Amino acid sequence: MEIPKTYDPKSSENKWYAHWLKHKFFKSTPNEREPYTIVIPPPNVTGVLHMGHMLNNTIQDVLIRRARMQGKNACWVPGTDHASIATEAKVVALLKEKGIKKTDLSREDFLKHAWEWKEKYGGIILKQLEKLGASCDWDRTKFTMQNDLSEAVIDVFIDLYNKGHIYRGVRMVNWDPQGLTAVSDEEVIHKEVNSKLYFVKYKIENSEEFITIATTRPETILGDTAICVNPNDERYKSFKGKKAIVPIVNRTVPIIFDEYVDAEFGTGALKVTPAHDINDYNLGIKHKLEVIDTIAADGKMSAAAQFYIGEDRFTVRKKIIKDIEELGQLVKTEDIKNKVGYSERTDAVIEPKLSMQWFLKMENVSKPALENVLNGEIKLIPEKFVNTYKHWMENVHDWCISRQLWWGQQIPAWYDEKGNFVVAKTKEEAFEKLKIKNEELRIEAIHQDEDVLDTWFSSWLWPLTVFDPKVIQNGWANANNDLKYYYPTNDLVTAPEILFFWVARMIIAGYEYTGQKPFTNVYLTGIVRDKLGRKMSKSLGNSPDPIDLIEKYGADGVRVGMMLCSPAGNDLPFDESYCEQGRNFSNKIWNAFRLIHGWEIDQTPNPSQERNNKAAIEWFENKFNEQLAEINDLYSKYRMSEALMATYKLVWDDFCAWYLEMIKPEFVDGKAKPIDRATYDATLNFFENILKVVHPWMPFITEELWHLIKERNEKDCIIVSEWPKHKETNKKLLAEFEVSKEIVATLRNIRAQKQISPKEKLELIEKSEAQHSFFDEVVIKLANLSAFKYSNNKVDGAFSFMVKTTEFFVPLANNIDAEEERVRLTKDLDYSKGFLKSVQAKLANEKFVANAKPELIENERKKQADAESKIKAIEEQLAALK
RNA sequence: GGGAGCUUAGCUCAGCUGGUUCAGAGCACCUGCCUUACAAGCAGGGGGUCACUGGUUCGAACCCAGUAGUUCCCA
Repeated sequence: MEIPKTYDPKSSENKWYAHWLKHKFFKSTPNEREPYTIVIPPPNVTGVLHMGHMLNNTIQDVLIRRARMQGKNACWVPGTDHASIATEAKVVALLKEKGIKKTDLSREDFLKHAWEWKEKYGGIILKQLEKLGASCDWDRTKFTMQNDLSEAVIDVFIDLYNKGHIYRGVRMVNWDPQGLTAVSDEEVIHKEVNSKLYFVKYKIENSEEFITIATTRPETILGDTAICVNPNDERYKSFKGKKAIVPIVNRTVPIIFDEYVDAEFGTGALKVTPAHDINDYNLGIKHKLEVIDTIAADGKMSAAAQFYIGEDRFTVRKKIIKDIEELGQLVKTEDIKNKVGYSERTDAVIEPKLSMQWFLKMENVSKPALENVLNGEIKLIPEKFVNTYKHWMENVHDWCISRQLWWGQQIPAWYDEKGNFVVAKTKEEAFEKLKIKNEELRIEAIHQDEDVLDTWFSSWLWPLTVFDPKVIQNGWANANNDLKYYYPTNDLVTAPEILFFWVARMIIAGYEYTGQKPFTNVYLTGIVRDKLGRKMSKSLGNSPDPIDLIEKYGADGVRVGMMLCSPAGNDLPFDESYCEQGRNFSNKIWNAFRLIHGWEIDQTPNPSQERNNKAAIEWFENKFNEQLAEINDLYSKYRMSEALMATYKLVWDDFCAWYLEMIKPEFVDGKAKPIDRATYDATLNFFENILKVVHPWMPFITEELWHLIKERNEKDCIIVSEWPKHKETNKKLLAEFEVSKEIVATLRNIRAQKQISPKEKLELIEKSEAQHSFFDEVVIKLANLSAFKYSNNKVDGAFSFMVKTTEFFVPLANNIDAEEERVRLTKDLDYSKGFLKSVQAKLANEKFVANAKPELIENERKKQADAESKIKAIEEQLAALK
């Protein structure tokens, strides 16, 4: 069979993915084996695959594939997230294109459109993940808003309400005037912007005096209900008990004193607008100020403002300043940089707004979530995130869980016409409960809360409800088999950006509803950035399309490329050249196979195995096991890119560059000699093990080669093969070969420097009592020697070099350049002398000898002896040159 | 403004409990090779004041303090 010179990913990828699906290798059902579980961070239904997903899901797939090979019952649960605000915005925009206004639709009709949209676009990312090779158990695919999962969300709301953790209250919230909803603190992005600071003077009542305030938001003047100054501020002591008159509206407001005010900022006098600033709001509560809400939900002035009614807040900002200036009350304007909050979803400027919302009290429920991360029950990788986590959890605010949207789980709260409300699962149940408060109530008169729950209030149940949506109803004690078997899950792979949004809240929900953690390890990936350090995003247009990359480099190449540059928790400045390296690696493996595959096997009865082959096999057997131990260890520490690099070097350097070169049959008369059966079999066996270790990173090429090695049963696939078992290694043997390697490298170097063709055979003499050592034949082959001899004496007129403390000689046909040798040897001698000096200084130091560990001192003594003998040898060589 | 982290080769990163003259890997770079697996390759090579300053120590990339730059989180 003719095998092409380069690996073609396209033909393998679809074929093997379909094959894996057909044989249900991704499928998991509970059994007696140890489970290994990952739940996917459900991508938004609005999204398309981006580099962040690629990274994140490659890591998960590597972990799950390795666990599967280790014989665990590996289960990777996929799914998508309904993403309330983002999806609703998309649907509203789409309707607008069709000329339909959301406000013209009933809730039911709107949701119909939204579901249609979800069916059409919601599965894109999951489809794209297949291209990457993701081995998810697709039969388990879940959606956060499917009926049973939604029911669990409602049950949790009711349960937490009944436990007293959820309350309803008027609070200052982050209002998104474009999305027309409240958003949580975490969804507000603070940006530094250039603003103006306006200095406006307010007249003091019954006086000719003025007090000057500074503000960046003059449009809120209409809602001012006090002026506040610091009680220690000498400038304003005389204003005690006086009142000021708010310009334009001519409202008389008190001048209050509070240490909250920073006397250094602006004029030291602060206008207080309790309805439109969180700090002012708190001041208002403390000083019992009137609250006048002058800005409506859509960001326009409300009737309460009295002026500029119906005009946008930013238009009014300009107008009011002009009007104040005309009144002669604008003192001056300064340029200033300040931070302004923007909605993460709509990019509208957030308006602090008072409104009635639902909140979850975090204080009690969050306690186990903090404790179990601090005590290591749940591990954050890398560990540095524990600090961030702790800081957040210790200063956690109550969570505003209501959103003024339709797409999401509608809050199960019910109201009667008198303003009474109850929390209940159904209207009927609510009716029964409300009747107690309101005897004449008719069921038609009650209505459900219009708002839906924050998306994170559903996804925080993800690790529970993907397995058992009824667990909230039935309780942990009555959980189904799936949940009991798979929960707690093992690893969660996600971005640090959602450590609080999602990870912390899942931990909270986990402890609340099962008394257990939802996962053991949280692997936090970095952010994929471009060369300029900017986050890759669609809006910037600086992100390559992952699917294009797969087309170009193959899925395996891209997977390797991503993982090469992604240490845990560090950002990865992505560059396509990493994928190129991944593709080259595929090709290397491919060609290693082509080499082996091309060998002819010696059919003569009982062919003898050459000594170099025997030594090679023994060496690689040990090398493989040594590296396997290393790789296993790196996995256990979640050092993914290092595990990959160790695998890469095992394949490229140890297997291809050394082992294959050792056993590669010679060419005689333009034809490769046949290879003995024992070596061939050993090599194929090694190659299979190599493929297994590579498989989690490069699933497609390894499966392809697995089947090219030999005809196999349909179900005999590498994806379900057994991860190699680690065996003890002979360290002495490995160390011995390191010396041989150095001999070979030195000889190659000599050839390069003296321009001796690799084809010309050289002779090597080792000055030693020994007669032969295990790897001599290997060295003969790799260095192309005519002979490897031993002698007790030096060889005159030969090139000489040392490995450790042993001297070697290479007789060269052309007389060696004595001057050149002298320079080289002198350099070597100087180095060795310096080295000896430093060792001697150490040993002469009484404090060192007194304090250092005995084995360390022993080692220093050995270094001293070695250096001394080396110096002696070099000096002799120098003498011989004369 | 408060807190956390980071700074090692051109780039991305290792460097464990301080202990070889300790500074390492991959990529990139330079030189020579179309050597019958692979030029997406082979062989060889160069490259770093471990951010800076001081301290602790027999000994510091590693521990401590300060400075600078940088990233993130919170307000």
